[in-house]
Amino acid sequence: MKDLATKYNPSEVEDRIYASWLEGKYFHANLDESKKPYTIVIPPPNITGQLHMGHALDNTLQDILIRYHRMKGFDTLWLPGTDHASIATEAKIVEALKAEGITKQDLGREAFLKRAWDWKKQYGGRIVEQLKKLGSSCDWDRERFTLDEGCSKAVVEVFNRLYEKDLIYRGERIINWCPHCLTSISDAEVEYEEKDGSFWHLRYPLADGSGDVKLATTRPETMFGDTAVAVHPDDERYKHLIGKTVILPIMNKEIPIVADEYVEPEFGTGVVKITPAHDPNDFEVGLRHDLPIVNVMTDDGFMNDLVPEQYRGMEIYECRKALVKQLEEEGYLIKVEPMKHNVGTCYRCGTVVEPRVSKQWFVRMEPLAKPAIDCVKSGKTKFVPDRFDKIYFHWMENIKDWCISRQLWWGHRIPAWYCDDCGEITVSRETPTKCAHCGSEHIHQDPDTLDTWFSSALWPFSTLGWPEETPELKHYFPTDTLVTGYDIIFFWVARMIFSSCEQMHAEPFKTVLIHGLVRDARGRKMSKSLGNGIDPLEIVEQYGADALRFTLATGNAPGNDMRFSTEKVEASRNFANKIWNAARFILMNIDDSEPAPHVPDELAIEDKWIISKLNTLAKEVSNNIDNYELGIAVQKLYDFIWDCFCDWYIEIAKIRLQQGGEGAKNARAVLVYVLSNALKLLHPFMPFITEEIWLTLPHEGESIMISDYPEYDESLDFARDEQEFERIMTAVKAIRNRRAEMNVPPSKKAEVFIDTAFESTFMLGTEYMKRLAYASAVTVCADVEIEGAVQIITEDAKIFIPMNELVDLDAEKARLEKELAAAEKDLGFFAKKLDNPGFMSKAPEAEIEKTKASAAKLEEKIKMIKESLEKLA
RNA sequence: GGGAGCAUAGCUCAGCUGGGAGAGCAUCUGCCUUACAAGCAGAGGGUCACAGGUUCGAGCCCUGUUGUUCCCACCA
Repeated sequence: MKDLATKYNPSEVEDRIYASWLEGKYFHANLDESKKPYTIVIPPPNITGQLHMGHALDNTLQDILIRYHRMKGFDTLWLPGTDHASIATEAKIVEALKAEGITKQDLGREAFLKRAWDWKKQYGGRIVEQLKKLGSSCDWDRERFTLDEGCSKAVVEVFNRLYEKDLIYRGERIINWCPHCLTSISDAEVEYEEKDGSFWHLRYPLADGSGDVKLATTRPETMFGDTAVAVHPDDERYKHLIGKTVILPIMNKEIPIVADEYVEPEFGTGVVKITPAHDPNDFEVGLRHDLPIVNVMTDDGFMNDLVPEQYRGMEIYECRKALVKQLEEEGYLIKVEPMKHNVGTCYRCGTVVEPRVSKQWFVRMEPLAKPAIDCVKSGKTKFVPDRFDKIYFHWMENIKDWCISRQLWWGHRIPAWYCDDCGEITVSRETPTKCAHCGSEHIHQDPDTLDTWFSSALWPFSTLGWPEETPELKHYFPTDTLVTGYDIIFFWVARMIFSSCEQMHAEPFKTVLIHGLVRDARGRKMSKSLGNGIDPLEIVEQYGADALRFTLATGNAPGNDMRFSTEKVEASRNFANKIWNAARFILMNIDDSEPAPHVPDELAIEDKWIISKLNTLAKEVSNNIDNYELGIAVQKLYDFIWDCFCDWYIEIAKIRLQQGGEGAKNARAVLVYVLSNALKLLHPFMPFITEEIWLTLPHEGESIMISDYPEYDESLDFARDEQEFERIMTAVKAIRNRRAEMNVPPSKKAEVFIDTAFESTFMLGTEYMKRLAYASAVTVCADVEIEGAVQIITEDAKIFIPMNELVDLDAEKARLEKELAAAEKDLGFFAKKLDNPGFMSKAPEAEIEKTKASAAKLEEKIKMIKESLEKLA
């Protein structure tokens, strides 16, 4: 028989255990048609990523679900992989090049991509290795990458299909442009931040010299691109101006005054400058009035050649400053007002995005959104918690077309070719040799790549082999659960749903388990800039992966943020330690002859109590996990193991262990049985320590992770015995309480006499009281009369402890009086309830019975207390 | 402007379908009771944000108020 070390050292154990699991191929899904499948596809972390608490939480939850279902007998697949993260990775490479003093253009596309692939080869697996440290039981044999051959094939296929259905188009639209990343980004990739700005009030003279119009702007430098001024059609102040023209200051250009309902007469002066090239709303106004679009900025945030000479090449904010100065000098500036306004920033780099008109590829969203809405409405896909339905519907119902082209090299290149002769577009699955329209061989491919999220939108089926009809796809799709944070519902979850509805005509997953953010101990977001991030790997190093997982699972309620603190990890580590020690104790009492875990034929009342508790626990924990109440499940396991098993059962078992013989044998069997099953129940949450201990116990099978998850067994439900035993516990607690109040050290034994209505139970309980309540002897007798004894009254018994020398009679009297008052108050409560005709007629039968029983017990207790008080007097 | 979450012990949070308020940490007391001091036994501490309502009965359901966090929209 192997022994356990006196202290649990996770770092010694975890890597070894993980390696043994890999060795045993337990993570590998064998595609067993005879079993029900359970599938999770991992939210693929970016190859540039470093494991953070968000990943740790996300993957812990997934691993709990996966391990649980695997033990429950499902053909369980957790499909892992990584995301190529176009912008983030490209930025990394560009940065590295910059250090060498070259640009990506210097290097050229092909060489650049080679470097990117080299980088991926070298660092792309880092995050995967970090996931392993958490104990993630992914099927690594099936690991995928969004840019691998299969996923790329899926991307090209989907692009072609959507293009063929006219759901993808190329067009000149206003898009969000990041001047730092030098690419377009989608609406979802813009984050709005409130910033202090100014509101510049300007004067534009009327061309006919009859005065001027006053208007205000937060971005004066865009005035070079103004192609109109707008007012509300019903605005009496300006009605007469509609159709006239104004002179654009400095540019000395004549532009029209148009009427458009977009203008809010109440806001500012009620006059708006219209810059179609640099504002989404102005763009729309421009379309309605057929205004020219004048783009005045370069890709990288400088003024271009369409502005007056002195401003050309100036950086935007520099230009703004200079321009305002000139406007002021020339009398066009009326005033400057401070103003808070929301500015869009790039979610990757935080740079202020520039709305600009540009030719890009878009996905037509409206036809795709409809089935995606139905998918959730019909319940094919469920959000947990369901309040996210609303957020999802709102987004889907108001969705705008998705800009999918990116001016980047690292990613899936758009499968579209332009003809140099006829100018038409050829979209194709294979690289075409000639234009599909005119047959010309002078064609060139679109230089842009697709939004990273375009490929991740296909993840639930592209990873299973789609567009091929693979056996994996047939068996494992639709997947079961998607686990992710609420912060990427729009980026990813929504897009997977409409992609799957369109391509697979099925939901991508049945349930979306949404979790919150992991915040720091003070409730702030963990971020690099605040420097308050806690590295999960350091926590694993110091406390063990089990402790980290347990911490993240504890108190986890779907959709809610949680705070992370090392105090919580310590509590989890202590729990692991507790289990370890309990196991050590049990191992000290058994040897190689100990049979495999089983329920012995002869059961003492405490055996029935703990077995029944365990049995109920198995049912409840399964229910909780099935309902995604992982935080509740983990709490129940904690309470059972620590409180029921360690603090009560093991202590009580010591009595029989010391006595030896048949009783000891049974106690050992129950100890092993309960520990073994508790370990199994806990395994999904704390995989390492449960395996390490389980392997030292007598067991059948080679690993706990492929053992059967304990199921509820009706024949092991001993409700009555449970209740009986809890009476004894109450008595024990009462005695301890009194001793503690009187500061009696455990070494000081006392005799205990019990006068009870439940003699049979208490006769059985005397041994326990002797040990657990530190008594030297326990005697059950009727009508006890002991001078100066401490009298304790439980609902079932009067207990006397003769401790004359320790007893302060006045204090005892006060205590009894207090107890009497409390009992009378309680009785009043019940009496009132029973007196209430509404309660008697409407409350459930069981509730009334319970109340009656409680009232009767209280009456008895009050009678006993009164007797005691008389004796004291 | 629209929507959502949260408000329970000093702190962090549970409390699943309404039936006399819980845990961990912290505090206090007593214990090295031969698995565990990362522990054991005990104690104190809560008009469950506020105001109404439904109900025999509300932390839980409804309405409103306040505070707080977040999401969406983006009035130049």
